[in-house]
Amino acid sequence: MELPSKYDPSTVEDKWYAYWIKNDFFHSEPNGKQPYTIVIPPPNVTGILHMGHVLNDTINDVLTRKARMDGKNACWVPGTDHASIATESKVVAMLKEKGITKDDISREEFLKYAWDWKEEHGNKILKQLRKMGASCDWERTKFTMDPDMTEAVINTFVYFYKKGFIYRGVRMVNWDPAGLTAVSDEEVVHKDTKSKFYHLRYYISDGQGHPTDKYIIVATTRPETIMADAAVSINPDDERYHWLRGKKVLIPLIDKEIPIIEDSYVEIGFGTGCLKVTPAHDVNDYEIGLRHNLPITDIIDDHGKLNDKARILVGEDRFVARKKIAVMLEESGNLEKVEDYISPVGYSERTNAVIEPKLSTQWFLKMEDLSKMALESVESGRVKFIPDKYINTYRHWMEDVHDWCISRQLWWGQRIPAYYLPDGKYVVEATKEEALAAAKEIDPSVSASDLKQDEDVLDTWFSSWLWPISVFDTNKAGHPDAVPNKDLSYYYPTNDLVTAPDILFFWVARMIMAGDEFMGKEPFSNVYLTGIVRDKSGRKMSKTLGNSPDPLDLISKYGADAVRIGMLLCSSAGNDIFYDESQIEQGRNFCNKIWNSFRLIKGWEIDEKSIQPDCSASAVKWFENKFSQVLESVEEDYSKFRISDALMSTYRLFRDDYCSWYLEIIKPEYGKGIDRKTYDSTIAFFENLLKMIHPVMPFITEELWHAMESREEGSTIMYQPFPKVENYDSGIISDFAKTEDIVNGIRSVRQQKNLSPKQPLSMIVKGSLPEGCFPVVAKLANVGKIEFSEKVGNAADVISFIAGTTEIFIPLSGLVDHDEEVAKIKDGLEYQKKFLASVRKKLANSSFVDHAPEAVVELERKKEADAVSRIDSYESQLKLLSEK
RNA sequence: GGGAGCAUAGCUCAGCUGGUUUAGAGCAUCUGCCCUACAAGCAGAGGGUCGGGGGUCCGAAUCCCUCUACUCCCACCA
Repeated sequence: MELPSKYDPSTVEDKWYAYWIKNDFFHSEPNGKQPYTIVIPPPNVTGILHMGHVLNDTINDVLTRKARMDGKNACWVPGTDHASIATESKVVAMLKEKGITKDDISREEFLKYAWDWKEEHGNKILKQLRKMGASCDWERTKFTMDPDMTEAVINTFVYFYKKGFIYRGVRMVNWDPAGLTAVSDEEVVHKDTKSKFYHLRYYISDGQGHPTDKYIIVATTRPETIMADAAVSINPDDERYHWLRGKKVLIPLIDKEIPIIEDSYVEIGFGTGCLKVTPAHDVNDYEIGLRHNLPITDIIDDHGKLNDKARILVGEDRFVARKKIAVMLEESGNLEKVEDYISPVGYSERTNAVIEPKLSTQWFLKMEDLSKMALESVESGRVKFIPDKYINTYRHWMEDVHDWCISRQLWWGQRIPAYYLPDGKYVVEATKEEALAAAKEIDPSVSASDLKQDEDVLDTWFSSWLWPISVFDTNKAGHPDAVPNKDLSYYYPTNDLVTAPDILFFWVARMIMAGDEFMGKEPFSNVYLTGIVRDKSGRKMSKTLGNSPDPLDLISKYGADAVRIGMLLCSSAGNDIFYDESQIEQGRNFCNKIWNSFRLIKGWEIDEKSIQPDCSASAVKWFENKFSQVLESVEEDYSKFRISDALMSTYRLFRDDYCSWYLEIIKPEYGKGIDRKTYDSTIAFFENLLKMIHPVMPFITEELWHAMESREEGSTIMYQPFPKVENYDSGIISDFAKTEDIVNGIRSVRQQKNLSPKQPLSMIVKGSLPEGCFPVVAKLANVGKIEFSEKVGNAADVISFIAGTTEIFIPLSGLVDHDEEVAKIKDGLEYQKKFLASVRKKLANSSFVDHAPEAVVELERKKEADAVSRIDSYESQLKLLSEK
């Protein structure tokens, strides 16, 4: 069978993925082996695969496949998140196209649409993950809104409520006027935004509600809220304004009388020193309002439009109103001036709408105790962050955490299990039946139809924080005393979590809290934080910028293995990834290299009569040792999550050591067969290399592993043991490095002198060669004749170089440029002299000799001796040349 | 405003406990090669005052201080 000269992933990948699925290779059940567990960061059910997922899930898959080959019972649990705001807004948009709004339909109808939509569009991302080769245990696929998962969430709510951790209260919350819901502090992104600073005249009232001719200037970025002002505040220490004490001012345009108050919150040096206090529309003003007992006038509705209480501009959107009121204020003479201004403005992470601080009744979870536990989990080292710099960020947050606003004014999600009695009292129970029983204790006359369930649903993260528990056992969350089921006892705690740092608080911290609370154990030991994938010029990849390639296109163009490698090559933990398609090309090229090396080996005929040549014997011996040496460092890299390093070492081992050196040495002459001994070693090496590469490149390695020989039905490389580090002799490795130096030196001479590789050379050696060196040099550098000599005859006709301390001379009669040689040798001499001087300076320093460890001093002495020897060589060569 | 991180070749990064490092890799660049595995390749070469300054030490890319640049996180300056 003739293999094509280029590897074609498209014919290979689907075949093997189907094979893996057919044989149930990804599925795990508890058994006597050591478990290795990863839960996927559940992507949004409506999401599609982007480069961030590719990075994240490739790492997840590499870790899973490596653990599997290490003999562990590996289980990677996949699933999706219902993502309440994101999904609901997609459904709302879909309905809008049909001319339907949420107001037109009931909650039940809406949810029906939502579920239909989820069935049709959801889980697409999970199918895409298969294209990447993800070895998820698909039988365990979970969705955060599966009925049993929802049950766990509700139980958790009831548990924390009864524990006294969940309360309901009126608070200033972050209102998202586009999503029409409150969002948590963590879902608000502050961005510096260009705005205007309006300086407004507030006239002093004459006491009868009429303006006097005196006024003060108040600076604000939100003139549309002046109708909601409850006071103007000055700092009590601000002498400029003491004359205002006890006075009242009039709100421009509506002439409403409001008091001057004094509060030290106001900064004397900022703005004009006069602050309009608008308790309904600003968090700080709300606090001031509480201190001074100010009335609250809420003039903005849920959609961000001015309401009746505004008295003017009723029904206008807040930003339109801002522009219009500026004109009105100018016309009325209340506008002193307008300045350009940049201020931080909060945006909703999901909808990008400007957040409106708004008073409303919401449910909160107390964070104080939970965050203390979660901080201790990390500080004690029971949970490690990779890289560990994120501990600082984490600590900072955990020490300054606010109660978690867990209610959302949405329909898509877990509905809060609070049931209201007609009198407004409420009970919290997991089911309506239990709620009724509890309600009857308050008021025996209550019937089921009197109970009204809370309209709100829970924050999405209130379900995903249970993920590492609930994917295995949906009964345990909310029931810390329950006996965990078989799966949970076996798989929990999971081992590693791979995720992006931007959800460290949203998700990672809260999973730790839930784990501590319900399991008494952290949900994972290591958190590997990947960077953000950016484009070449450093911009975050985003849909709106259009700079994010579709991973599926890349897979069909280059193959999944190439995409995986391309992403990993440039990704050290915690650093952002600068994505460039050329990295994937490099991955594709590597696939091709592996493919072609196999074609070479496959093409060899074994000649049973042929005995192993010396050069092959040394190559085999060397590669055995080299392989173990590299494997050892690869294992260390994996253990420290240095995946790109592990990959790079593997890449170089295969490309440079195996292909460029090893195969070139043992390659039989054209038309001749290969000896059995060398062939067997070569095949064994190749198989070990495939195993080593498999976690990062699952498809091509499976393909070639099967192509090597016919395997038993149902066998797979993915369950082959990862190669084990054997004892190796670093002397053999360093000897070979010297051999490489000599080969490189001769090749360099050929290059300089423009000599064809086909033209055999001879060499004269002054000094010693490592064992087995010459046969290798002879083959790779095409050296036909070797001679050992302390004296080199005709100095003018040789080109020389030094490998280690051995001098190599290549006789090239008629081709040697005398002056060039002299110059080259003088350069080398110069360099060695400088080097020697620096080493001698060190050795002459008695402090160094006295203080430095013996080994270090010994090393310097060796450097000195080598330098002396090289200088000696150069000088004798110069002498020979000058004699000419 | 507070905190953290980072700064090493054109680019992306290693360099772990200070001493085989007058600093390494991959990519890119340049030169020469279609040699019967691979031009998606082979062989060779060039490229760095380790951000600036100061300090500790026998010895600093590595530890300390300081300045500068960038990045991220947190934060209510209207």
